[in-house]
Amino acid sequence: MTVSKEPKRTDISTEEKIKEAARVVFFKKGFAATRTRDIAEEAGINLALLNYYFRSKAKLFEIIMIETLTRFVNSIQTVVNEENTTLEEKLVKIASRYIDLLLEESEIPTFLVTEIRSNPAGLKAKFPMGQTIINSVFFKQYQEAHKQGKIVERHPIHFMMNLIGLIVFPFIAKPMLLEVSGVPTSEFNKAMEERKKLIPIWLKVMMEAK
Amino acid sequence: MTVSKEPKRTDISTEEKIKEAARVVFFKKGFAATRTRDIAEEAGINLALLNYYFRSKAKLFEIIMIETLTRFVNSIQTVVNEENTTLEEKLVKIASRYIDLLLEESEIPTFLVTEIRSNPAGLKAKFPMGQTIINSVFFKQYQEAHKQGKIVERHPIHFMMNLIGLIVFPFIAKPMLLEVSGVPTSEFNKAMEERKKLIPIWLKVMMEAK
DNA sequence: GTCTATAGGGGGATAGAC
DNA sequence: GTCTATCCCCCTATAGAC
Repeated sequence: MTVSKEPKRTDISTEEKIKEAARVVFFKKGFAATRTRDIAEEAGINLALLNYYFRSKAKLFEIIMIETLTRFVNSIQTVVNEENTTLEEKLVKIASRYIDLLLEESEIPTFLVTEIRSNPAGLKAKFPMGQTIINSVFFKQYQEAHKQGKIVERHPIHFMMNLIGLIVFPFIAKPMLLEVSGVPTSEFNKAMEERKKLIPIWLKVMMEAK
Repeated sequence: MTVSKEPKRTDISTEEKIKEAARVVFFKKGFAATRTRDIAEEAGINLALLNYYFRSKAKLFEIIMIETLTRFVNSIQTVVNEENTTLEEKLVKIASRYIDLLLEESEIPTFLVTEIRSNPAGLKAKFPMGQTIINSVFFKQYQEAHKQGKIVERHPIHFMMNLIGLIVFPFIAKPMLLEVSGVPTSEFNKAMEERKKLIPIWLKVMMEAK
């Protein structure tokens, strides 16, 4: 029995094979630049099967989009509503979980950013999560810290953008950075591991700085 | 004489009209999703003229891409090589200039990110700027601060990503953020103005934190 | 369920009149 | 330089055999 590095997985259904291939190609090229032929080839199936299982390119895309968004949000959903951890502890968990997720699939942020740009309204329609954040334990703890004067009074938009940005931006800039600087992926990944510890520290001093 | 909010500019050449329209549409939709017909309509000209002036969609795109990259890099080129300003003073100028540029054209970062994703190699080919950064006065001052123990020893990749990310990420996340949170553009812009002062302060305490 | 063949439409590009 | 009309390829989607 031969063991190949990328074994042909015959154990998964055709439908799942197509979805996996769609993720790969959509993540890399975006919706518009992706041809259904690319997906079929990547999946190792006939083009007609794509329409047989998913009716259209758009339908298939929507499924991938929703699954990706769900994964992105769910990865921290539980953390954000924990009652028995401090704000600092939550920051550590959030940074750690997101970075782990993105080390596995670095393309997610750019994929989401570009596709939401093409259709911002669709996001709210299918993902009404605005209130979820504001009502979270996490956010209440943040506001509580304000009241107690532990952190400087500032529009919460800054905190949210800094938190997400410090975690996510490196993965968005990755292609540019590696190309320009010549830093290898291994070194990049190592730096991202370091950031799990650094980001919570940074956020703390940023919130206190004035 | 009527004064409209968006006056029809008859003072600029057809060629320039097409380029302006191309910027608008490419920035909003990206190369793949853009139809030459969209550009023609946006420019208020006939489709054939686009090919008359620029031969092809790809050629036109390349021009816009190079001009945008140049603008993005040039906006801080001079600052970065000033001999008679400190590192801190440079941070203030860089944050201020970039944010001003992005307040005018918020779509630039997402445009660059998505298009470089589709063709990372093209970046280095046409923009060999790797050494430019490392040889800059800015970068040397940063390394000097290390030696003097003013800031914590850390891979420069962190500093670069934090600097660029804190400035640029909000503009990348803007469509998502506004949609989800309901914050109006005016409030967003106000926060960005605040960041001109905040980012240099934050970077300072981040570099010192351990 | 999976294939081959092909319909059908959209979009980039050009020919040629003015 | 600018227009109208049109070509032609490519890509999505489906019909229909197996």
